[in-house]
Amino acid sequence: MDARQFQAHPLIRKLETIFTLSDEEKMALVNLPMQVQDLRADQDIVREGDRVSRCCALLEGFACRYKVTGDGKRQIMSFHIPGEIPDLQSIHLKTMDHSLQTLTPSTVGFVTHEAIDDLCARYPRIAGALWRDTLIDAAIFREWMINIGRREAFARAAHLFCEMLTRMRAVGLAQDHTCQLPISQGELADALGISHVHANRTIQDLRKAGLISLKGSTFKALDWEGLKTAGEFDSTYLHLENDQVAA
Amino acid sequence: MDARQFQAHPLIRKLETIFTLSDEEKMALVNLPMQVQDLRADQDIVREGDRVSRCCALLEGFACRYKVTGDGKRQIMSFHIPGEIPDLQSIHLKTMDHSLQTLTPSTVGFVTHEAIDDLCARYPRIAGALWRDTLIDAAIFREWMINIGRREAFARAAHLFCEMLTRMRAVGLAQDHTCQLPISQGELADALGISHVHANRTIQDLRKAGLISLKGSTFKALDWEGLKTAGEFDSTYLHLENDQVAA
DNA sequence: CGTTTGGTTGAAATGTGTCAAACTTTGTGG
DNA sequence: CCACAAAGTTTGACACATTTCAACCAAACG
Repeated sequence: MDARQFQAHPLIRKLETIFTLSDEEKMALVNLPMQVQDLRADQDIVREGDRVSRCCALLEGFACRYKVTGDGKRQIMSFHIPGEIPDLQSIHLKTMDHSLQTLTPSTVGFVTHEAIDDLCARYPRIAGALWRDTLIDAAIFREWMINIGRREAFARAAHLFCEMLTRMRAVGLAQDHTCQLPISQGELADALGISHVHANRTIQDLRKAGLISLKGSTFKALDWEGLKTAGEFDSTYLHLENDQVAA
Repeated sequence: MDARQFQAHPLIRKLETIFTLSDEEKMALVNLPMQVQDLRADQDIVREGDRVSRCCALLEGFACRYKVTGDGKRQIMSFHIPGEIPDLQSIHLKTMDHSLQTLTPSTVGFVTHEAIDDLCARYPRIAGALWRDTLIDAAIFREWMINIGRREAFARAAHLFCEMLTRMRAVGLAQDHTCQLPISQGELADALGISHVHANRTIQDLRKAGLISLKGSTFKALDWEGLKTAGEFDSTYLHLENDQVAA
């Protein structure tokens, strides 16, 4: 694989949004032994309680992490876009404390912890990059906490849309202020900590306010500045390397 | 410093709850160059937006991390007990995306990122332990997300008390089911994502239910099993090395 | 001891949840 | 390519957990 090719590898595109890699490091990442597999939509990849010995790289498609309460209420903790490794934390936390599932038909690559440990040992800078990645993961959790805990549904939803568009744009999966967001209203509700009925009304409010358009899985920020204001969105917490993408 | 002494060092006690260290590694940790400082209560250590080049080890006292919304509402994302390094993430995220402040008069030790980087380079297992620590940090955020997003105030509060007692017990700061919890009701409210008035009522409900006692800063779980049930508490997400402490 | 901080109480306002039904889109097999 | 099922979206009415406002009380503190 030459330099031109691995530049387009989803893992590289994603990691390069938060860390600058050398060609050698990129090559090492792309050459990770990976068991590629196609999955259907809404399929669990790992479940809470599982003991795992490999990570799952999302090559194509969307996924989410979630937990369920005793009475069946679900909280989605994160959405994942192509290039991300949603369960990277399992390298050092072998028991899953939450579940991971696909949102759409997806292509994933399974990499053993052994292979990643080995890579980290040989390329300390990659170890640092992966650590940084998990720290940004945590930063997003923190932002979601204030979103869920202290903002009303309208601002909450606006904030989530801002984040998703920003992350999609960072990996080159958005044109202007439009991107694919194959997330149902029920899933949005579970991520925002509201009921699906209220999620529906909130989305309608965002539409009425002229801030967004959402048809099928195509999301469009009709008024980006207004949306950012409504959601009090400041991309600092995403710790993107190339800040202009967040502009 | 001999083996007997560094065993009691708060940093070691904390790290040993999640990772088994060799004597040499413990020694290396204890010998970290550290600028010790006493702080008053309610004092910001670092603020959102700051560029930092050192971490803060909490040697004595309690702290919390928080963010504030545009209209002044505060969300506390985590409470920190002696031995923890609340801003460890700053090693790889130099810009603070949240603030850190003391809850009580505290003794902290500032350690430069340089010193930690150096330690990680010389002791890869310590690097792994610190990475693991930040991953558990994130696991706690996830648990708080489902707590805030999907549980009612009563269960939310019960869960938080369970977590704090479990963590305090893990580092040897609890006897039976009692520990110090110098957290005001206003702070609890900001952590639970509810108003301070409702926090007060919720705590009274927990008392009436015979689950807890909370006088001044002394917390007691009067009915540990009942409290765990009320908060749907399962300590898996804390990823403690010695599981019996969570029993 | 007065002053400040934190805790407690009641009443009214409101954002959000629940229930239940109808509507619309999507995907698929005949 | 239609027809049907399944999934997702929308609507209305009502219930309720929680917020807000506005006091008052208790404890901590210099």
